[in-house]
Amino acid sequence: MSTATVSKVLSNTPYVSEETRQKVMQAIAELDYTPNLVARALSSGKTNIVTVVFPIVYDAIFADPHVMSILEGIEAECRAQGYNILLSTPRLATPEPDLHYLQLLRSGYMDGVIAIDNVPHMSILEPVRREGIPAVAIGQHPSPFYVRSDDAMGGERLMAHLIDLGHRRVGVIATPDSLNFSTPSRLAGIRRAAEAAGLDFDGLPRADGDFSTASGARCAAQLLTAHPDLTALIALNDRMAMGAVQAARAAGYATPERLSIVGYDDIPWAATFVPALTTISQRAPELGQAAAAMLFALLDGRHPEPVMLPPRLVVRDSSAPVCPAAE
Amino acid sequence: MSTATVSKVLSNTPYVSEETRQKVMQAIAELDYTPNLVARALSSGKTNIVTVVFPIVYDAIFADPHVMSILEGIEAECRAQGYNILLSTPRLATPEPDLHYLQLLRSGYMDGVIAIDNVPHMSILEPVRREGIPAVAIGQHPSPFYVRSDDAMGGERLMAHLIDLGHRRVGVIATPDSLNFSTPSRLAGIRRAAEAAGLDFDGLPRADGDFSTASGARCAAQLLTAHPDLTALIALNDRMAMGAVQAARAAGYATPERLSIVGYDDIPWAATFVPALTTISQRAPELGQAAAAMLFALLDGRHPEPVMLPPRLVVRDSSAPVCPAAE
DNA sequence: CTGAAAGCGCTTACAG
DNA sequence: CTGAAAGCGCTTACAG
Repeated sequence: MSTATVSKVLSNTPYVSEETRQKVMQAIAELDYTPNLVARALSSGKTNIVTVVFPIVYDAIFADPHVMSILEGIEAECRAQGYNILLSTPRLATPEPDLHYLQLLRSGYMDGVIAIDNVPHMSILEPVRREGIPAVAIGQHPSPFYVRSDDAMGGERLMAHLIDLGHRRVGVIATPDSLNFSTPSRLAGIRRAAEAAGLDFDGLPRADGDFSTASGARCAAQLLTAHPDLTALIALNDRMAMGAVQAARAAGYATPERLSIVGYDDIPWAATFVPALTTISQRAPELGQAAAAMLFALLDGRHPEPVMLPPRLVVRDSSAPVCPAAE
Repeated sequence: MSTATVSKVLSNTPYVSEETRQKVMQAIAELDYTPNLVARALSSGKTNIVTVVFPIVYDAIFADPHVMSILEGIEAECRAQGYNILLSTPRLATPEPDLHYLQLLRSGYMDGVIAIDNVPHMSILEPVRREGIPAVAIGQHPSPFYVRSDDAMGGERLMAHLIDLGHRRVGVIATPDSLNFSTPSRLAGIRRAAEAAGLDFDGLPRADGDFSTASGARCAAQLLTAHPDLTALIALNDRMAMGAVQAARAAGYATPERLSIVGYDDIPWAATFVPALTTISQRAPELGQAAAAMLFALLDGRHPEPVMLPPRLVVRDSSAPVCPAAE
């Protein structure tokens, strides 16, 4: 019973007699043998490890519930397939490349990588491609294999929801396009819904924040001061929407009675916020799960199709029919 | 210039002539050489990988901001020391051990592990010890090397804060002891502060939830119905405190004017909640950072001392002097 | 101070 | 169907 034979049994090679297979399995059970994956990786080139890359633009990636939900989906799929997860959070804001990250990519430790790649500034997958490592992108950076949330559809559904409720004087709380690919896409969707309803999108009051709660509050205060007759605010993420609710309340606008406010992302906290937030769910765990499944298909030699996940409108308490008194 | 020599230069072995060192360094730069860590791991037994273990009791570990803040601290220290992070989230609720987890531990992929080990039910570090892998625990499970937050001190500070504000009729929103080691510890601290002020801890109204927002709301409603004259509520975590604020409001108790409510953990969301929550910060990133530093000391052959981190009281808007009308 | 040799624990053609 | 041999890319005594 050579090590070669044991190896064959473990890898389910055909042409092993049932008898020796039994003997090997029994010995494995008796000795409580578990293969050394490092040695296996060196000889076979297969590590059974996937690297998950979450670039850090400013900070606090670990406090971002949306990112963590994606990780949850990736983890579930990896666990189901017997893969382990190596976590990498390269810094994106610095001008020079992240050496720690580049070194990891060349370590030989991974079979493939899954990366959130949605910041226009630069693609974190570029060095991965240079190494020839199989990769799938979650986001809009060009990539042969990607999983995306349909942000335009999300923006459209969110705006259509407000229009259905009778709102026409809607303020937009966005961010500069350069912050994230999702911004221009969501805005394009909002435009589509607005124009379908005969509204002039470019005439809508708009203020730009940076996705933070504080910036949402600032934008709302600014919009309501300049346009006291707004009946709804649409924010490009939940945190800005929550800041907006608070600023609006401080300015005497009750939500949703006087002013509807909607967000985007459906972070866990949106459901327990008061009022519970009407928002768009990107179905983050499914995004992560699909990305992992796509990578495994790739590693399996298949050529998977890109995935575009339609987001879901989640109607809760922060939006209501336009207030008659405000008309 | 043999591979052995290159290896010696890379590992900073003494007894290498300055001249050959220069030559090697230049060749490395020219060829853009990066060592294969898998091969290095197999021959040296050192992987430069640390496994971080977050056991999943019910679900949603990735949505727990406290856990993610710990991860943030671990990541910072690992990056500074040039280590990579393998993430493992074994299931704890099932009766049989998590095979995926056990297999990972025997894979040879890690130099050491850091685990959150604070659920009384069982220790997730037990199989790690059986393998003889260096480990540090974050939590109260017995371990030669651990980092803990001083939960008793936290409970004491939180209760002392309410007492300082004049509160004596305080309701306690806790959980069963079996849920987490932190519960009995925090309660012990609350008892200490209560008795120091001449209050009968066992006479304080108490209701048990499960750390969820909904359970906090339920407990608050229950406590206020049975004891309408309470002037303050102390919850063992922020999410229950936030649920309590909402239930109290629904029952006609304004916070903090009529009823002070305090939480524990200082999750990011506590600061933007309305009213901003008075709470205890466990300084989670420092907890993670200290745990990683302790593991590296261990791997370095040193014998680090356990760490007990004193928590910090964070006073915000949900607590106020006892309402005169309520007296 | 430098390099040849063995070895880390597997897998994979290859021969039998 | 089974096993001997080479090799994955390093590190580490050991000899020179």
